[in-house]
Amino acid sequence: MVVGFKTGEFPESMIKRAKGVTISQVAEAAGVARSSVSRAFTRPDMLSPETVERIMKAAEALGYVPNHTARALSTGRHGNVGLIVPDIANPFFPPMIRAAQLEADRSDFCIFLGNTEENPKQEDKLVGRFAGQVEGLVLASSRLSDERIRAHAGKLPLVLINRDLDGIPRVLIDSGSGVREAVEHLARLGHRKIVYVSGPSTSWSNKQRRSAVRAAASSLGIEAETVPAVLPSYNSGRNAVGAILSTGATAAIAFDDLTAQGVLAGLAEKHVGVPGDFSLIGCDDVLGAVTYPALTSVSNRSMEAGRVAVSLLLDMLQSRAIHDVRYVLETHLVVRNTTAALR
Amino acid sequence: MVVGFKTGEFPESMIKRAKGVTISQVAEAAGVARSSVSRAFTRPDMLSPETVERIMKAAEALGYVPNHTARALSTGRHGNVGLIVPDIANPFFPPMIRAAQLEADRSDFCIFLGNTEENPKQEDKLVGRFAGQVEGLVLASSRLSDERIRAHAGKLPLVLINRDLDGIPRVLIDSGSGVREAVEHLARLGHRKIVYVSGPSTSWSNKQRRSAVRAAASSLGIEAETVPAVLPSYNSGRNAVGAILSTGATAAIAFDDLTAQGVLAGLAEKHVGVPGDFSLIGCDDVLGAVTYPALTSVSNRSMEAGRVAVSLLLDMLQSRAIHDVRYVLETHLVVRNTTAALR
DNA sequence: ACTTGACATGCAACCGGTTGCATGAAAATC
DNA sequence: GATTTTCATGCAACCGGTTGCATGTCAAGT
Repeated sequence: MVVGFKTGEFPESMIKRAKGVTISQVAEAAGVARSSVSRAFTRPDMLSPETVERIMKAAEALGYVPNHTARALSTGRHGNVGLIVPDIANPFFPPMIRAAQLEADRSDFCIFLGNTEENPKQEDKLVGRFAGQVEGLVLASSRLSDERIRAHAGKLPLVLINRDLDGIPRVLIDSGSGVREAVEHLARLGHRKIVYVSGPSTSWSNKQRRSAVRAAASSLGIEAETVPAVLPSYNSGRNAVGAILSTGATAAIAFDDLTAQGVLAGLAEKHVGVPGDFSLIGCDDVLGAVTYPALTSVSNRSMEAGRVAVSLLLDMLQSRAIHDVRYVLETHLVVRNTTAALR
Repeated sequence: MVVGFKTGEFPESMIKRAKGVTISQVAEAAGVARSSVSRAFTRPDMLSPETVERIMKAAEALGYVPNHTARALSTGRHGNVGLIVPDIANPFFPPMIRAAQLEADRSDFCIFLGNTEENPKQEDKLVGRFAGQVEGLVLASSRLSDERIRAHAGKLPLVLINRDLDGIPRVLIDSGSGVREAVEHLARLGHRKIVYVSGPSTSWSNKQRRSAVRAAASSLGIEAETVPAVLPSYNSGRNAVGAILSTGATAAIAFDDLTAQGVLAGLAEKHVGVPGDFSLIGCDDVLGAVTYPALTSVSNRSMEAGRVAVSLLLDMLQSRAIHDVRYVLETHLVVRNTTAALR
C-alpha cells in the first residue's frame, strides 16, 4: 500500500459552502413574502404567472435550492425509503437493490441501504436507525423473528421480501415450484436418495425450499435428508461436503448457488466427479453459466422482487393505507451440466 | 407469476402511528423546560443527575424518540453520507459498498446508495438529489467530467474512488502495478503481441490500465494494441472477440473480470483454446476461481477502498477541513489457469 | 455575614421551510 | 353603480428540535 499525503488546507471559502441560500433571501430579492416563494416552488398554480417568473428568476440568480430537511420537517415527508439486506456481497441481492433503486428513483425517492451481515442484532439496530428518517422500509430476507418484524411494522410502513407474515405486505419468490421441478428432475434421472444442503435457519426461503424438497421427495417415493450449511456462502458449502457424502446420497440440492459452488469445489477436491458420480443443483441462478461444469439451478426473480416491493411501498405511502398484499413470483428449474443420470 | 390479493384496510390505528411523541410532551410530563429535555439527550453532563433520570424516565414511559429531521434542521447535521456507484450488479462494487456501510455504521452514519447505470446524466441527477440530504458524498468510479466533479466538490464534501483530481480527496486502486506484472508475465511466457480490451472511456481505471499496458509493453519490446469494449460486461467482452482475434495477438488483458469472462466465452465459441491457443488476463479478481479455466487476474482492493473513502469523508466532516489526500492502494497479479507459454 | 463564583435550569430566538386564514383588489353579477 | 365572487398575496403560527444568554440558588471564599 502506498499512501500519498499532500495536506493542504482550504479554510474559509470551501467550508462555508455548506450554508445555502434561504427562502427569505429569495423573497427579499423578489420583493414578495416567503410564503409566495414557497408556493412558487410547490404550487405555482396558486400564483400569477408573472410573480412565479419573477421569483424563479431571483431564485435562479441566487442559486436557491429548497432545503430538503426543512421541508421534511414541516411536511412530514422526506421522500426516503430504506432497504435492508442481509449481505450485499451475496450476488442474489445486487440485482434486487438495483431494481429497487430504479423504481424509487422514478418517484424521486432516495434509498437508504443497510447491510446486516446476516445478523439479527445488526438488523434491529439498522431498522431503528433508519426509522426516523425514512417513510417506509423494505426488509429483504429478514433474519428477524416474527415478533420483532411485527413490532417494527407497527411503527412504520413495511414491505417484506421473502418472508410470509399475515397482514404485512410481502413479495415472495416462490422457490417451491422450482425446487419441486428440481427433485422431479433428479428422480427422473434415477436418483433414489438426495440431500438438501440448508441455509440460514431463520430464512423463510430456506424453510420453504427444505419443505419443498421433502414434500416432493416423499411424493415421488425417494429419500431426502438435510445437511446444514448455516450461512449461504462458498465456504459453508465446501465444508458441508463431508457430511453430504457420508449420507450416501447421489445428488444434492443446495440452498443457493454460492453454497452449491462451494459444494462443487469440495467435491472436486475429493475427486468426486460432477455430474458423473454426483448430481448437484443450486438455487437463485446467480452465477450465470460461469461455473464449471455450468450449474443446474432454480431461476431467480430478485429483480422483480425489488421492483415490486418498492412499488408496493410507495403505493402504501401514497394511499396512506395498508393492503394485505401477498405477491408471489414463481420460479423454474434451469437445467445445465451438473445433473446427469445415475450410473 | 402468481399474484395473491387479499386486500384489507387498517384505517386509523396503523396510519396515525406515523406521529410521534414530541419533546414538549416529555418536558411537560417531567415538569421541566423543553431545553432541559433536549440537554438530557445531547449533553446530560449539563444537568443534575436526578433531573436527567427524571426526564429519561418520562421519555421512556412515553416512548419518546428524538425527531431526526428536526434535529438535523437545527444542527445542520443529519449524519448521512451518500455513495454513488456506476453499477451495483458489477461484482466489483458490492464488497466496496459493504465496507463503506460498515465504516459509516461505526460512526452512526447512514448511507444513501445511488446507482447510475453507467450514465453520467443519471449520476449528475443523483448527486443533485442527494446533495440536500447528505453531509458528504463518495463517488466511486465516477463517469462524470472533471468539471462536473469539481463543480459538485465546490458544493459539498466529496471523496473520490478511482478518480485522480488534484485537491479532491481520493482513494485510488493502482491497477497499474498489477497490470505491469501482467504484461511482464505474458512477455515471459513468450507472447510478442497482446491486446488490451478497454472499458468505459470516461473511467480513470480504464485510462490507467491502458497506459500501463502500453508503457510496460513498449519497455519490454512487445507490441500492444487496444480493442474497445465500451461497457464493462460479459456481453461487451463476448462481442469484442472478433476484433481481438483479427489483430493477430496471442494474449489479451481485459479491463475487468466480467469483460474477460465474456471474452473467454467468445473464444470458446470460436474454438480457440485457453490457455493453449490464447492467454487471457482479467482485472479486479472478482470472480474468485469460479470460471473455467480459472481466470488469471489482477487483485482488487475495493473493500479497502470503500472503507478508506468513508473514513476519509467522516474525518473531513469532523475536522471541517479539506485535506488533499491521495490514498493509493497497490495491486498484484494473481496467476491462475488462463495464461500459458506460447507454443 | 457579604461577596463571588459555579452550576442547574428556563426563556426565547432560531434552523428553513409550509399552510390555514385574512385581506384587499379586480372581475363578474344584478 | 353597488354587491358579490374570485383570485393573488401576505401574515403568522407551526413542524420539533437546539443553543446563547439570563436568572436564580447554593456553596465556597474572605
